[in-house]
Amino acid sequence: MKQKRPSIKDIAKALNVSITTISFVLNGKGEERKISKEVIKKIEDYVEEINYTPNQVAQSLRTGESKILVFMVEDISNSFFANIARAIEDIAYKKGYKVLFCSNENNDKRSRELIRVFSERLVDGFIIIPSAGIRKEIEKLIKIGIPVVLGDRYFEDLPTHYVVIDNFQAAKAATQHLINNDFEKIAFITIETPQNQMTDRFKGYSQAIDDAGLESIVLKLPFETINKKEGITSIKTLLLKNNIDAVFFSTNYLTQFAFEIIKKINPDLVYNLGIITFDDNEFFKINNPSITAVAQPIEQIAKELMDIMFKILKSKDKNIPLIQKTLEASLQIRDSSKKLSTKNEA
Amino acid sequence: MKQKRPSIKDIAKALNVSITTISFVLNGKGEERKISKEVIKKIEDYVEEINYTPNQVAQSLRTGESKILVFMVEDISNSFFANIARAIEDIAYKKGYKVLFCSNENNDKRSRELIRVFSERLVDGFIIIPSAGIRKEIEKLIKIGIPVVLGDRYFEDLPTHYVVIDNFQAAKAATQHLINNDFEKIAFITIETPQNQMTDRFKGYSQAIDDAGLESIVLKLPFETINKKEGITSIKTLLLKNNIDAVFFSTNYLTQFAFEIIKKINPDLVYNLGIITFDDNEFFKINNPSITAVAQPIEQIAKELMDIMFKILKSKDKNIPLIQKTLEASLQIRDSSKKLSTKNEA
DNA sequence: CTAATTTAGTAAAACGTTTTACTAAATTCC
DNA sequence: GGAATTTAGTAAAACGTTTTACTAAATTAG
Repeated sequence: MKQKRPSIKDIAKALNVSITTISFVLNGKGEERKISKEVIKKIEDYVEEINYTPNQVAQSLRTGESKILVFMVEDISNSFFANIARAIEDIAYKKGYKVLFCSNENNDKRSRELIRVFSERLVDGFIIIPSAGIRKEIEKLIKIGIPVVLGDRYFEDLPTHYVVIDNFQAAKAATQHLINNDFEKIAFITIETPQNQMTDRFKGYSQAIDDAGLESIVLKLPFETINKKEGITSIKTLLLKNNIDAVFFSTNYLTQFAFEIIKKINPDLVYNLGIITFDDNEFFKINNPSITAVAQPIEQIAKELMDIMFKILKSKDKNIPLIQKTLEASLQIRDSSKKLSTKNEA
Repeated sequence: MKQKRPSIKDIAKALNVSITTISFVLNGKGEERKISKEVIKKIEDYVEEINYTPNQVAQSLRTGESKILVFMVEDISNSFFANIARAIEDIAYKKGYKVLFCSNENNDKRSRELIRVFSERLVDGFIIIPSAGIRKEIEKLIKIGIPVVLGDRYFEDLPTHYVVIDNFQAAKAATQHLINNDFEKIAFITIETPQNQMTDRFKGYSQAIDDAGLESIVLKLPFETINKKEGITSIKTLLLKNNIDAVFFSTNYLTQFAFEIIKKINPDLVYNLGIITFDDNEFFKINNPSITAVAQPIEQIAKELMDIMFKILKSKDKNIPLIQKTLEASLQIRDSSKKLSTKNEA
């Protein structure tokens, strides 16, 4: 049943002109190439009439451009990434690009596999939230000349374009906010990883804690233990034994994970503890209590990532100077970071 | 700097065999085509050595297959769709396919634009959550022989493959659950649309209400009024003036929207009202009160959608009989659907 | 020992574009 | 009025595969 789409050749035959002429006209080079008004009109009308659109695969083969970008994230179902994805999609489509999303599960093996699949010259550029161990693969992509922009984190010793936020400041400010609200035993729950988005958040927390002369209470969970028994035990222990009065979660899925646990062991805890989480979310707003969160500027992140990408794409082979953006996050102050005495007033 | 990737031609030159031979070997047709063991080995080793991978664009041009599928949803940042997307991605990559995600905003114009962009034979198949008015475009895709599977909803008068859930039963059961828990003035808040996923939910609600001899209280919000003043006013009016004791939301973003309003006008309302929402979500679990939700079987939906897609793809041009699946949703019973007296016990 | 068959490949066309290099006719220049 | 230039195009190569149709040499059949 599959009926053949018309090609330039068909148009050429129908109108009795060469395919070259048609190609020139279609690419807006008609005047430049001194094609007569009548011929241009004739071609344009016919193209309109038969509803011809060029075969993009053939175009890609010839030009080497696919107009497809890859956006590789940890997990596309995570709201933080899904929202960036949505914003990126909008920008890309406006410029005639499509976006392939893929999730690397913050897993090196999977990341490598995905990069391998895509680097087969199917793709014009990569926007990557890298997992910890794919420095080499990123380096290779860059070396063979494929545009790459990193997001959320980067490799200290690899010069790449990137867009991140000032995690240190954001974490410090958030911790200070808790301190200012008279919390004194503030725990920091984070993921065990060498990646700088996390280590910077840890440093921000530590700095604020040290400055205030408070006790540092830190739980670093291995990624694999999340939603597993091991993780549950660690969190339970921390929450119950340390007599803490506040918790700062370094990322949204940790918050989610911990809340489920809290819900089970002692629902009131969520009111009694001061709580701040990294990464904001519609649900933190409507939760009871509403959750104070470090909100990353999603739209702006997406815009900067794409700006850089398009700059690289436009520059073709000329190497452009590195663009490295650090944006500011904002603290969305809500009920969960108030001291208990005042918390239930609202 | 862009260094050229090796092509079959380069291999041919290096090994002094024809490109035909190499192509046969690479496609596993070596034995069949009587290529000698030694030559096969030689080619395979060299390919391994230089790390050659075929240019997919050229393959696509020649074979007409791109190994790319499109998954078009309302909004990829909505957790329901993001989760299906994640599941689809996994299945697709396992079979060597990639997935382009795009958001149509439940908007016909945008849907048409997206279909136009993709139907230029870049894409092997479409999985679509259709907006209300693109019946014709879907029909056209099918007519020109591109595989299409619809999800979440379908067009009553257009025979297509689809995967949906039994919205009528799910909504009826949810409403009955509220009734069984002694709620008597149960409102149904939904989107004004002719699409059957929504009308079926409405019918399910109505049936249960009628069966119980209760009063039907319905608010149908136009899609555009969500997160707008108009929508806020409508919801406020309903919540405050009607003396209702329970609400059933027909979709997750309505719940979110209403919760923000409730939070502002009267935070206690969230405890006083019986609440059920369509579409489950991690946050409903940890919310205070936890929210009773109709959970769609995300994984199963994704699996069925892809099963159908691969069946169509495998069948090539032979028309296969329509596959239309209706799956069951499950009611996740939590605190929000308990009567106030019992609600705060937990 | 010749004809038929099998083995082990290869040449070339095709997919649908873009682009470089060419040309024949018309026009301009001096 | 002949050379130079401009106009209005076109032919053909190239992008990197897959696949059909072919072939020369080796083997088998009778």
